[in-house]
Amino acid sequence: MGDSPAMTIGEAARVTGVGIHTLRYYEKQDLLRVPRTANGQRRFGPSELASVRFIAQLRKTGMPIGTIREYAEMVRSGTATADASLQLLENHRDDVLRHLDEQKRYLTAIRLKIAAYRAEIQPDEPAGDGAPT
Amino acid sequence: MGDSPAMTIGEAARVTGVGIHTLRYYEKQDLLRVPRTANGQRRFGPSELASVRFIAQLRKTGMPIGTIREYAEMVRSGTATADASLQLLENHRDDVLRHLDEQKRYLTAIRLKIAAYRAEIQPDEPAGDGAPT
DNA sequence: CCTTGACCTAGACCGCGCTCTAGGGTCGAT
DNA sequence: ATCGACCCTAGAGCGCGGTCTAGGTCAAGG
Repeated sequence: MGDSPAMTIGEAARVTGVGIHTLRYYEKQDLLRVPRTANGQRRFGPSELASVRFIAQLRKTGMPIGTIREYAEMVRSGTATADASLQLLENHRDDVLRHLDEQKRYLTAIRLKIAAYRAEIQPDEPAGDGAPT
Repeated sequence: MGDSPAMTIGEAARVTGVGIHTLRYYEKQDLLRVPRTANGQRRFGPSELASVRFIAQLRKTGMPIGTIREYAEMVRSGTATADASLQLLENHRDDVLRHLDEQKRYLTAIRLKIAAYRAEIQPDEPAGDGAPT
């Protein structure tokens, strides 16, 4: 049990946290290729699990399905397109970086709003709970 | 021209970057109340513009429409619910903070992947372009 | 007078990313 | 042999957040 080298889709869902339906969907979208047993059941080995986990990360950082598919295709075609896939990943890193900066800016704006708000509704300043401002 | 104290929806869209359809949609969703001229046209004054801009920030930091509506309602009901609206904003600040941390973690994972990839496809190390790794 | 352009409403439609259903197969234990 | 827990496919449905269309009003300029 655990990462033994060929899990069913249910086990893969449990260990990756991705959801059976979603795993099948990702395969149908060609983000992922999963080997089958003689009677057609999917078997997730370590490399498939690694793919799933990486795809999940790309998704959580906002990469659209279509772009992940492009990436997956390039990775599959091997060294011929290695530069391109690296490039894609670097672009995504930069996107994430920009997103982070943007979020930080919004965060300070929200904090200012909170501070203004607080000042407005209770001009005196009790101790507070130590939470970040 | 610019922020003169009552712009049409088109002008408001231009200066806030929000889009006419979206502005109307936000109003319909009750995130926003906009005064009208005698013949029914919306007029965005400075305070409406400020609302729009803040709503846009909340959206960009991932707050769902429904939550923004709650916030707007509390703000409208004035001091009676000031604590609650402040609370909501603070919760959101914490959500954004968590999101930021998460994204940072994913970012380092992506960077690792890039580094591994690079090592794999070109074991020698030319100068590079000075971009962040 | 009539065109042009910007505005109005109600409501249809869309893209994305899942998420679930229907209908069916397989396998191991009782 | 039949039950239960799993698996399969194809395709429908959903939640969200817009985005657009149709059909109409109004005001200014030529």
